[in-house]
Amino acid sequence: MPKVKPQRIAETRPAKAPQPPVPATRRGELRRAALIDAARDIFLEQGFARASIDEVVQRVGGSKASVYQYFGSKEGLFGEMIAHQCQQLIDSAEFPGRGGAPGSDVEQVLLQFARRVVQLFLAPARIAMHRAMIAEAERFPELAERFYEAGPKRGLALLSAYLRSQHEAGTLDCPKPEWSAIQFMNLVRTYPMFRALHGMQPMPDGEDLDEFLQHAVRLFLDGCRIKR
Amino acid sequence: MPKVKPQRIAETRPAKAPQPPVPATRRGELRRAALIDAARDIFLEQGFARASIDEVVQRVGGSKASVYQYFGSKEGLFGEMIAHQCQQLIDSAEFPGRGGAPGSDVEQVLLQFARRVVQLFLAPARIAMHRAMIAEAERFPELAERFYEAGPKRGLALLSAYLRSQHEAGTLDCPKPEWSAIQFMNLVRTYPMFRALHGMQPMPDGEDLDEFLQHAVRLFLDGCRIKR
DNA sequence: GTGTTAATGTACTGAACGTTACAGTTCATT
DNA sequence: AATGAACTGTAACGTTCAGTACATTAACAC
Repeated sequence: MPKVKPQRIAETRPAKAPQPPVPATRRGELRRAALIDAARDIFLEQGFARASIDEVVQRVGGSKASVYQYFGSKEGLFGEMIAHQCQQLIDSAEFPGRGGAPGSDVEQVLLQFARRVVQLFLAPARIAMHRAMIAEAERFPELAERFYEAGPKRGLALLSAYLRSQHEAGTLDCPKPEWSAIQFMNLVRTYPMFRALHGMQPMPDGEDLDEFLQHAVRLFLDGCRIKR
Repeated sequence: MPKVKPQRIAETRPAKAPQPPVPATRRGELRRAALIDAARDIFLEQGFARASIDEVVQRVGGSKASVYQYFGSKEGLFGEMIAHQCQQLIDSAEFPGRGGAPGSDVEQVLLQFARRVVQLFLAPARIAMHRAMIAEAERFPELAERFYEAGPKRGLALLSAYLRSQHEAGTLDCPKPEWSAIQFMNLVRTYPMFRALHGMQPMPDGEDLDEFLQHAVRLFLDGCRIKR
């Protein structure tokens, strides 16, 4: 006896899963988490379009039914995976301390910050995620925004707060800290990230990279008319 | 820090079509060109994986047989399309004049350059191409490199030549023109391009954007210790 | 015109994939 | 232990799509 078909899908996209995406049992939670983990690997390795749900399921040994129970669709799975990654990003990415000790050298603080930023942005997982987000930005605009806010925006906020404090303390001449933060990030991050996104070999390694960062910091500080 | 790629990675990929990709008749040439045009639209709209050859063929009214005669495979078509775009890029993208008139204001020259760069890099077709290249960088490393050389590298070369000439003329203190060129480009290009690649709305429009560019140029010149 | 080669249109194949149905299994609670 | 709900495995459906076979048509040389 065939059950009543819920086939009356409206022309407009349902968008949000009508299924309850929250598992009610422990095993369910584990399966859900495992699926997200596997999805991350597959999606970030192959991109959304090329990735197949079968491969995700094979990797965790579960079954496709679970995917559709928890996530409703391939896009739903992708979205949850990205959201999960964003949360991890927020939890894991601590930047150098707030304003820095008052006595510490601004150039050193910024250099440390630059190193940390590059280290974060060049992590292979981060690059893969960046790639996936750029590739699918038009299909998932809300995810792109989420990613931006979980990642780059937090770094910018921290940095501009620091710059503002230094400006008010008279250590830097930095009347537009938000813009200056953007410019600092651009100086520091773009070149290696650009190469990484385009898969260009070789990546700038430790020594060269650090020299590049020092150069960038110095340029930035000259522009802010540091008083040493 | 532009490090030269030291050696070519062993190529397991067959890559080159065994078919003769050159049409011998006039109609063939036209068909081939039309296919590349349509392929550009479809691929840049949908990305490599989601694009379908049938759609490309439908758009020009031809048939799949031609695609496989001229390009051998979907990847072949994609590659030829990208190469064609790169050539167009080279042909079309003239930057502000070589060294600039000796008497002209450096700040104005750089600002003009910045405007031109942003205009070029933010063109929707360019953004779409960038997206496609980033998404498929791992599958088509040689194309990514070609794209880089047809696009960004040329701008960098022009700019660093200009910076070097100004350094030698004593107008700028710019002992490492290649690095400085990279940094200038990073300052000028990154922020709007980043937003565009991530599909974020709204894009910075005329007035704000120009103010941003002026800010960037000024920061750069302060760093180069311009003598006015 | 006639013959030869290149190019095209049609129709198909085989495989991959997203999605669903359903029956069997495990879990949580009483 | 019992029971109903949550969960999972199997297998299929319908579709899409890259790639191919082949017959037809256009282009060109003579």
